[in-house]
Amino acid sequence: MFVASLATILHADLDAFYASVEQRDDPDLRGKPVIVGMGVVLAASYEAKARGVRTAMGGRQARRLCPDAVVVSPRMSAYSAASDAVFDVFRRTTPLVEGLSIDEAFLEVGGLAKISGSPPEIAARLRTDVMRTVGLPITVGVARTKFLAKVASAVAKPNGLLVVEPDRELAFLHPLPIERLWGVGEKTAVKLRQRGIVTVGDVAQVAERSLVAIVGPAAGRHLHALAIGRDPRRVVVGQRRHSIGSQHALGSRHRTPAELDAVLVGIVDRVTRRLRAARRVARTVVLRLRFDDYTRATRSHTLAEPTSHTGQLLTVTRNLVAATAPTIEQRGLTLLGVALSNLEDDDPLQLPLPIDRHGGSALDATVDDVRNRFGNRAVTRAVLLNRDEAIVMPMLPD
DNA sequence: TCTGGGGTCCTAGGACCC
DNA sequence: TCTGGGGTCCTAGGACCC
Repeated sequence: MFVASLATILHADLDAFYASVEQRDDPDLRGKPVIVGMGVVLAASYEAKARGVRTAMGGRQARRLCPDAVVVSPRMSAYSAASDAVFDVFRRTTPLVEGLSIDEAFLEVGGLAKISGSPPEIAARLRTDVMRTVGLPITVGVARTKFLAKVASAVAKPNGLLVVEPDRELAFLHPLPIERLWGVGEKTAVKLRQRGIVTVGDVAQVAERSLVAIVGPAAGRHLHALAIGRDPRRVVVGQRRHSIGSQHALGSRHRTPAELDAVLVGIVDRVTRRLRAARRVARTVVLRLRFDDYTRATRSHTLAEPTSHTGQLLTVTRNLVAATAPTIEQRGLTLLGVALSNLEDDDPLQLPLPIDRHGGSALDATVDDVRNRFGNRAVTRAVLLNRDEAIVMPMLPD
């Protein structure tokens, strides 16, 4: 029996998220142009967007376009709390929630017809639930695929709801500009436009092998599939992060090696804390650099064993900096960043062996205590007492 | 006209192994 | 003595997204 595919994927995207939180929390800001972020624009309210202010724009340019805007410093903890509350609403709607970022997610709502109604009904209720319980406007796109749902929400913004029925997909998609395709940014758009490819419909007309020749194998196949409405990706719950990083812009002032090292220590401390809080360990350290002329470079090093030990990761990072010191000195550094990748779970339950089967002395301490004293490899046998504590037997080097 | 901070994925070359 | 093809891992860079 033929079963028609239905539009059952929701893409829910909070509108001007940071700015909306500010307007929610300060009634004086409602109805006014609001810019979040002093240096560059992290978010702009729709009143500010109407004047041409855009995310990632320089603060000076933004204030020139919109001199009467209220500029506020970001309050990340408030945004994080608001995001948690919104995701609670998502998960009350369906267990199949895939977060994409702090302010957007996919929700699979097929199979809820008898309990909650049709996808458009669920989407409409989701919007009112978010507004009622968290006080924030949200736009929802509903479609058969992730990509179409995401495009639908982008088109419906702000504070909207758009359903793309399966028999209307290409009529909806093909008139849109190529920039709507996921993966077409500035560079790719130029390449395509140079060849007269301007709309999604134009992309759909181009043979896949021709697209591959223009933008490369993976991107070519990807764009071709999206343009003809094909996107088999399912909504996946519980995706784990592949890297944890932190970076810091330095400005153009020359920094002494000692100053750079102080910044570096702060960054490594921050990322390793987050690493341990997430109960992960990392095997690869990536040093990110940006120079005076805004060119970038990365340097990486991969360890034999993963670790979350601050001292060990700091040593690796310092070695990477030392190896790049002449370039840094010569070209001037404007940004310093560290990312940890090749992440693995740091699960003390992996080896819960009884301690008295082995020789040596048992030590009653937290897992982190032992790691900090002896390094990650030290904890090879442990009896877990609870989530944070274990009786561990350090395997000391000779 | 300048450009923050957090991420993802792909490509390509070299080393190494079978 | 020279040689093939396939696979994985590491490093570096680039494009893209929010």
